[in-house]
Amino acid sequence: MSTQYDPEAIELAAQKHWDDSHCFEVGEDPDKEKFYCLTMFPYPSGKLHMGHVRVFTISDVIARYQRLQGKHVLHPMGWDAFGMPAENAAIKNQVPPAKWTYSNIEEMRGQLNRLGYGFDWRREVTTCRPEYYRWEQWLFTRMFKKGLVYRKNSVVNWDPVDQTVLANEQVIDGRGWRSDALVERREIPQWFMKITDYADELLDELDRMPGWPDSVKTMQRNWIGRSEGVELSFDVKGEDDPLTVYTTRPDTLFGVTYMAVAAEHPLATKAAAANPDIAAFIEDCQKTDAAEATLETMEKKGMPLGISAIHPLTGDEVPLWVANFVLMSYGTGAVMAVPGHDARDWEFAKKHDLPITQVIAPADGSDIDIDEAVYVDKGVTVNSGKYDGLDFESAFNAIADYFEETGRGRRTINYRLRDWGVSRQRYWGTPIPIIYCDDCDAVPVPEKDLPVVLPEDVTVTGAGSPLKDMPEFVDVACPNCGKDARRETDTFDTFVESSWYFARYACPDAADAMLDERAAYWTPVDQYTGGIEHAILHLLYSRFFQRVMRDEGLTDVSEPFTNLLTQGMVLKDGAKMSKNKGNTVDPQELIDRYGADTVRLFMMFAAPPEQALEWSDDGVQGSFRFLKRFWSAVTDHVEGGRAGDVDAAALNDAQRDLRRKTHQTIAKISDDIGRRHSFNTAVAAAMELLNAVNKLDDASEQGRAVVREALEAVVIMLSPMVPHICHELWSALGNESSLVDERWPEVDESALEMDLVELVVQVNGKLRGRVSVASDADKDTIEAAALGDDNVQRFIDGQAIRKVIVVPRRLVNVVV
RNA sequence: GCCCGGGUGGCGGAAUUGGUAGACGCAGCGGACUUAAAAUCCGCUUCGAGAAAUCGAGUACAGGUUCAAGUCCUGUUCCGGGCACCA
Repeated sequence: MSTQYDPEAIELAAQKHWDDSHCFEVGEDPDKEKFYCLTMFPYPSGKLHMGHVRVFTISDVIARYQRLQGKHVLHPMGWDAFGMPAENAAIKNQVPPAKWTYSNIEEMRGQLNRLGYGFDWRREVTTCRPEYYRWEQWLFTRMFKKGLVYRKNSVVNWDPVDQTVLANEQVIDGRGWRSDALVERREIPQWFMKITDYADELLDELDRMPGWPDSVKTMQRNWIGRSEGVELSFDVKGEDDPLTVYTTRPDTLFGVTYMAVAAEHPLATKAAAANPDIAAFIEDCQKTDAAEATLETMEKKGMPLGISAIHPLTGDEVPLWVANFVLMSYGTGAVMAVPGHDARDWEFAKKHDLPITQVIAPADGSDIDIDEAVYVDKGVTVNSGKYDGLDFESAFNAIADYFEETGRGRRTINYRLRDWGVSRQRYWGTPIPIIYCDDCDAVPVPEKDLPVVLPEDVTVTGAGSPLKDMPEFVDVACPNCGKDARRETDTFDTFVESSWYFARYACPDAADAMLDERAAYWTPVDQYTGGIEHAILHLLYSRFFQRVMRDEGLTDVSEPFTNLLTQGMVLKDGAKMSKNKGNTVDPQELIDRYGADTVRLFMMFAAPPEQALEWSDDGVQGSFRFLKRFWSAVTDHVEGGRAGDVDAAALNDAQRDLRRKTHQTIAKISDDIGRRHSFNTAVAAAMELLNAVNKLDDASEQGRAVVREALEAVVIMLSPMVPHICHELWSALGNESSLVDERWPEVDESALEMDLVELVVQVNGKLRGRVSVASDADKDTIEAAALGDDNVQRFIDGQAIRKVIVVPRRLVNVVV
C-alpha cells in the first residue's frame, strides 16, 4: 500500500464501496433495535454552506456510531424545497422557481455524497413534488372537516408602492426592501390552524421530554405562555357593551387609573370617526411593520379617546386611551393599566401625567415610594377598600369570586400562543386546497381531486402571485353545487411542509396514504439535530402536526423527536457566515484541497456542537496534519506484518501503561460520543492515544500487540467522524470485514487498574504539593503522606491543623 | 422591549457531580533533518517575579455562600439566537 496519504483516492474508493454494497439502505427489521437519526433538511439554496456541513456531519457521526453499536439505523435526507429564495432568484434571473430549485438539488446532492454521508437516498423527500404535498393538502381538508382550520382577518406587511405583501425579512427599518416605501399594516383574510386546541398538551408533555435541552423546553413553555387570570368587564359611559380585559393581577384592580385599547379596537375606530386627531393617530399606528419586536421596542405612544370606563369596584371614572403597544391579537385587545405595579404602565403614566396609585405593599413591611419606582412584586393589598391586607392569593380569589358571583367576570386561562396563520400570498408553495363559491363559501377540494398541482411553468414578476393571472388554475367548478367558482391562490407557509416530513421518510413512496405501517416501525425520531434558531417555531409546529396526525389515526406517536441536539452557527471573524457579509468559505474548495475527512474532522474538533464554531483556515490545516500522522502511524506499524494478540499477563510497565491508556480512551470516547455528544473532546482523546502510541518505541511481540490493539480501537472510534481514512486503514491493519459492519470496541476493566495514584495536597485551598499513594490507601495513610510533604509542612508552618479534608483519588486539603 | 444561551491564555477550546484552571489543537519561539525551501520530527509556550526550586496573580465586572467556586447564589455588563410571513 502507498505510504502517502491521498485523500481523494481513498475517499472515492470508500464511497464506491458504500454505494456498491448499498450498506446505508435500510428496510424494516422488527428483530433489530431501530435508531432513527435525522437532521433538519436543507433548503436547496444553491450550494452547500458550512452550516450544512456542520449539521450533517454531526448527524452522520451519531448515525455511524449507533450503527457500530449494532443498531438498525435510518439516516435519510431530503429537501425543504418551497420558499421565497426561489421566487427571488426567478425575478432576478428569469428562471422558473421549479427549474432553479431542481438544479440546486442536483448540485447539493452531489456535494453531500462527496462528503461521505451515509444517507439512504432511496427515501429522499422533496417537498415541492405533488406526491409529497398532496398529503399535506389532504390533511388540511381533514382538519377543515374537524373544525381545526378556520379563516379570519389578520395583519400583514403591506408595501403600498409595489402593492404586495412583504415578509418580515423583506422589511428593512420599516420600509419595503425593493420600493423603500414605508410599510403599512393591513388586514386580509387568511387561513389558521388551531394549534391553541393543543396548547395544554404541548405544554404538559414538555415535562416528560428528558431528551430535549432545558433551554428549548423553557423557550417553548414561555412561548405557549399559559397564565391563570381573570376576565373583567368594565362598563363604558355611553356604550351598551362593556369593555372586557384580561389580567393575571386582579389583586391590583384598585390601582387601575386608566385603560388602553389597540388601534384596531372598535372603540378606537368609533372615537376616530368623531375626532380627526384620533383618526390621524390610528393611521400613524398602522405605518409600521407587523413584527412583535418592532412594536415592543418602538416608542410607547397613546392618546386619550375622550371616553371613560367605570371602575367596577369603586365606581370611579377611568379614562380610556388608545395605545400603540396594545396588541389586538393578544387577549381582548384592551388592557387595564395599573401604573403602580406594572413597569410599562408606570412609564406610560409618567410620560402622560396619569395618576399612579399604590395598592400593593411589600410583604416584609418595608416602605416604597410609588412615584419614584414601580413595584411589580407580589405583596399585600393596600388602598383597596374591603380587600385591604390580603396576600396575592387571597386577594386574587376574593376579587375573582366577587366578579363571578356578580356575573361581571370569570376566572380564565390565557395563552400567549396564537393560532397558526398558514396562508402566504406567494407562488412557490403548496396550493391551499380550497375553492370559493358565491353560494357555498369556502369548500375544501374533494379527496378525489387532490393534489391541487402547482403549475411550474410560470413567470414571476414580484408583483403578486402569478397564479392569480392563470384562469386555467383559478377558474373551477364548485365541488358542492357545480357553479362557477374560484380556486384559492394563496399557498401554505413552508413550515407546514417541514412539520411532517420526518414521518414521510419512513414511507416516502406510499401512494395511497400519508403514512403507512412502516412509519409505526421507524417513528418517533430517536435523534434530531438542527439549528437552535428552530427552537420554537419549527419544533412546536412539528409537535402540533404529529398530534394532528395521531388524532387522524395515522400514528400512535405523540412526540416526534425523542432526543434533540441544537447545533450552533458557523462564524468567521465573529459573525455568521453569510453572502451578505461576504465572509463565506466554500466547503467545496476545502474538499478539493484536503478531502472530506479533513473538513469533517475540523468541524467536529473545533467546538462542541451546541456552540458557535469560529472558522479557522489554520485549524483545517491542523486537522489535515493529524490525519497524515494517523495514516503514517498505522502504515508504519503494518510494515512489520500483522501483530499478534495481547497477552495481558506478559506485559511490561510501558506496555501496560499504553494498554491502560487505550481502554481509558475507549471508555472516554464511548461516553463522549454516545452520551455527551462531545465530539471535540472525543477527537482530542483519540489524538492523545495516538501520541502515546507514537511514543512507545517497542518492536517486541507484546509491544506490537498493544500498539495494534490501540490502533484498531482508534480506527473504529474515529470512523464516525472520518469514515474514509478509517475504512482504508481498517483493511490495511489486515481486517477482511467492512468497517461499517464492525462493532464498537469494549472496555477491558482489568486493563484500567492502577497500583499508585497521585493526589494533590492543598493548604487552605491552595495547591502546595503532590503525593503518590497506593490506590486503595485509607484516609489515615493518605493524611500522613500529605503531611509528610516538605512544601506542605512549610506552609503549615507550625500552625494548628483545624481540619483535613480527603477526597479519595483526588486531593487532600489541610485547613490551618 | 420580552424569552433563551454565552463570555476561560495570542486563537479555537478542556476542566462531565463544587475538588490540580488551561487537556487537545492552532499560532509563536528554539532545535534536528536538508545545499536550500517545503514537509516531517523533538522541545518550550497563561501573565508577573526568579538562574532554579518556587512564589504571586488569574476564568467579563461587583459582591456572596463554602475547607474548596470557571462551576452555586445576587446584581451589572457585553455578545449571540428567537419574537409568529427568512428558512
